Amino acid sequence: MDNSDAFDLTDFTPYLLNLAAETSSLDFQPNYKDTYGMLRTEWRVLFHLGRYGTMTAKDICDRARVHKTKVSRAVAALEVKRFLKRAEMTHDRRHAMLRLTTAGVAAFRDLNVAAREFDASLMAGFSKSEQDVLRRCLAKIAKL
Amino acid sequence: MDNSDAFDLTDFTPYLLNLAAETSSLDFQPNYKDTYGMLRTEWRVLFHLGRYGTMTAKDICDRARVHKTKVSRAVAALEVKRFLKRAEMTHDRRHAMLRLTTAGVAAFRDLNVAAREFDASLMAGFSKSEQDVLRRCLAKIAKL
DNA sequence: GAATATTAGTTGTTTTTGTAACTAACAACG
DNA sequence: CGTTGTTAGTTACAAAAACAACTAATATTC
Repeated sequence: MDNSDAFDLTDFTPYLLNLAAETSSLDFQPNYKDTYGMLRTEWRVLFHLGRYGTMTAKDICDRARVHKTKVSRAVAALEVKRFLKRAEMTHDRRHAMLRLTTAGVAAFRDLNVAAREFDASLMAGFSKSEQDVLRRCLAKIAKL
Repeated sequence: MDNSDAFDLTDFTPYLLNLAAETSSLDFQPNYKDTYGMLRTEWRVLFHLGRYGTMTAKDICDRARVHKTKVSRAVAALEVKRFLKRAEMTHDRRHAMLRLTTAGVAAFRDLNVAAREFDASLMAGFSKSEQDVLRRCLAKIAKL
């Protein structure tokens, strides 16, 4: 029954990618989940606002490649947790500028450090050139 | 507000990995979804049985790193679709051997070809050595 | 400037996943 | 043997994601 001419499961790049993505995401998860009670999308939104400054939900959708319903719910959750505030724009009341609160900025700083350290340890086993190759390949596959 | 000393979102490997994994998985998805009405886990289970021959659900859990509830549901779904049969083992009736039906084997063969082609086109832009680096890095990150 | 189309964002409903508790079969130990 | 423990697998319930329909505000077009 087994097909020896077939390639192995680990030869299928999307499978390998999913495995690596799941593993690394799960390992990092405690950082935002345990301490701040955040979900992954919330952490991404926070990261965006912390790193790139104030912007609208739409901007986050476009930049982070997250669907607007997910962003909408993440923003609502972050607002409840007092990590961000909305400021309606006077000239176009459809969208609101999102801005991190002091607590939001503090959480971002903390998580940013954790993310940096996590990334460093994840890359520790690879040479600089391997890291470059990995990064370029992933960016291309992700169509960035 | 923006933190210029912070590293970029795309410098955070787990994020890049997720983006690449999502993108490639979504692009391949039509192959098993549209034609065979399968979910991702079902496709993985089918792949396993097709590639490595008959085995129990537990074996699939261990080899494919999928939780037993997901495998259980995938197996049930594949059975309804007549892609596999269960054969109870006489000496230990707890687990059942899973075996693809003729239709299951046909689907596997078809999807295996599609997967191989998909992978080839995904890797087309990279040199052989880049592909090797990518594969090794992913395997290590995935703790394979 | 009324009718229509677009855009930003939300809400509601359905799928899918994740977690935990459960059943059934076997194993091991006294 | 019978009590306890372990293993394979299922089921039930809760959390999260995907998808579609909706509201409100602005743009556009005639």
